[in-house]
Amino acid sequence: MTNIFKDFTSRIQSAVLSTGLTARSGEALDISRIVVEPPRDPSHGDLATNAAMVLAKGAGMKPRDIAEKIAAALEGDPDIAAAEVAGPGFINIRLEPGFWAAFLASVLKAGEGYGRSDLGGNVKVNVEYVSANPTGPMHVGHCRGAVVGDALAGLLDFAGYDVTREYYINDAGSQVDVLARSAFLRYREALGEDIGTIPEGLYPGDYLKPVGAALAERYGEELLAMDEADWLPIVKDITIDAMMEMIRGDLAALSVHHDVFFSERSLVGNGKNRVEEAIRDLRDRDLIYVGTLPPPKGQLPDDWEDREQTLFRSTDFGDDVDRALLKSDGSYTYFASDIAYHYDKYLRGFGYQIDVLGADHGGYVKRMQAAVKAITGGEGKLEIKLCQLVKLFRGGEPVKMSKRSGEFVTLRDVVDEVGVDPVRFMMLYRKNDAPLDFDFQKVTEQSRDNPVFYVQYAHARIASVFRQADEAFAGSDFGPEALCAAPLDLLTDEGELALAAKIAEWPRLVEAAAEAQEPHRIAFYLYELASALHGQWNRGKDLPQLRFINADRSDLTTARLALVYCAKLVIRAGLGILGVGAPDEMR
RNA sequence: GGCCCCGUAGCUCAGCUGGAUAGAGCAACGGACUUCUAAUCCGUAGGUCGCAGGUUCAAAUCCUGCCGGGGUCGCCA
Repeated sequence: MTNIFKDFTSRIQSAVLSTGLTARSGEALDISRIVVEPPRDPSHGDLATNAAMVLAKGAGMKPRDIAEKIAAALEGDPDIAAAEVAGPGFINIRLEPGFWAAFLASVLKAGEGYGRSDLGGNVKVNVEYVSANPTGPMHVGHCRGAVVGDALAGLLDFAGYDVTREYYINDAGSQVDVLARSAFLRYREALGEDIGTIPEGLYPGDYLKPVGAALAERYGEELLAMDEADWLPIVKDITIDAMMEMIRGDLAALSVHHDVFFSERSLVGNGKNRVEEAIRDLRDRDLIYVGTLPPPKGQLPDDWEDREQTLFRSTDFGDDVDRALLKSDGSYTYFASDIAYHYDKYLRGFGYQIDVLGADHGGYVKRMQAAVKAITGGEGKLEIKLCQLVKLFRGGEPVKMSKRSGEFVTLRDVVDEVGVDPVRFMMLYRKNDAPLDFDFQKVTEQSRDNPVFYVQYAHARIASVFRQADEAFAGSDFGPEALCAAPLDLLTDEGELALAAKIAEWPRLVEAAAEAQEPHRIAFYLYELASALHGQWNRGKDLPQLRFINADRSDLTTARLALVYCAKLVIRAGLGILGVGAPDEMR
């Protein structure tokens, strides 16, 4: 058991049962609310539990009285040096020094797998993120969702879920027609025509020039002779492919990876029509009707008029109003095809789905969750993580962006200027529902103070210690296998034990972060762990006997190398979840 | 106006799903480099957790109402 908090929770539950305490009703006590956590103040010991306080009411006793009984029962545990009652009824537990040696040995044995959890029970989960429209290169706005989604997927994978990372390509709406027309203009330009300024409503960006050139190369003047109805599908296909090619390149630059790129157009075709299926299904459940919606409260839109619409009863599932499925021209709304898409995911075996979206989609959460609940008969679960906007600054000044003029900061610009690791870590060093100010100047200029380097430096520093150890003890073996045999009971310094305790929090943190779906917790934890490592390192300056390497003590050195090796395992695993590199040396 | 998110140290933010005396970083001040890389560390100072009620052994955390900031609001994608 490498998760000491789970381990001791069950030990304490056993201890409670052994006291023979019962509820006032005579029934057994509810021990499920008992938690074991690291105490906020290290002087309180290694572990703390609220057991007595959560049991007090049911047992009809004072918390401190119960605590005394439980503490007494715990004294029998050979790993517990002391169990003291404190404050309103906490039980503070101090562990035997030998416990940490055994714990570290189990970490070494677990190796790379330390911290992995079976929390997810191998349940299939589909994480959809990025899903930028295929109408141009990715811009910074996509950056945060991409990184958060990628890290969340990594986290859930580490916590034992069967994760599929998915990208939804919106290649069916009218926007891709606009895209095709924009590309067609560039095609004419490539054939030598003077196209003047790009008309309002079309995509003006230069990135379509190569597409136009490619079209000219391939078709010559052939397309010019066609009606739009004939050239549009051809140009559309080619342009979307080109855009996706570009986007995949952008994602690769940010080291973001997807398992599935799902095309909206593929919902219909090859003898199937998911949209119709979904609508039919909802109709069968009597969840569709034709009616009018009440106007929004407060200020009425200028052009408001009552209109009959085909509506989905999303209010039956917690939404604020019912939502339209058909446009007035009879075609499906975006919402309708999105229902079909989530339905398709469900049919592919994903009862558990997560969408990572920008905060501007906030109004979309309830209706989509309602739809998933409805169409899966309550069996499917959709969670939506909203990422707040990223505001760009340069030296304190806001960076202006205009999508219409085609002048926006691309994701590629950011990565090129700042680097992948700092970008990713910065995006993850914040809760996803808090806004984020991203200042190029700060991130680059103050890169030495950037938390990502602090964490990476800890990893590199440990690697350096091993290089030094190999020199100091030429011919010795400090490989993982050898470290398993290290005399870990020589680790008695408080800083060393504090580092071990920090390492011990890892499995607990992984599970908490996965349950909350909050990858940022990993980033903050890594910072704390790095801090514990740097702190212990520096204590060696005043007290040379505390240095990791003691040239005349190979046994002690081996034990300490084993300790920092455990820290290195965790940092590597954590940075791996975040998709950030773990270098062996800083440059 | 409805819905969603945010409000914690001068600044940027954590706060482990209700626990003990609310924590980091930056900025300020004072220290530590003949060192296993000082890209580091140690110390000092800094708070009415937006405001007011409520829930209970216990609230920054949960509930209600305000105040302030952002997002969004019938067929767009």
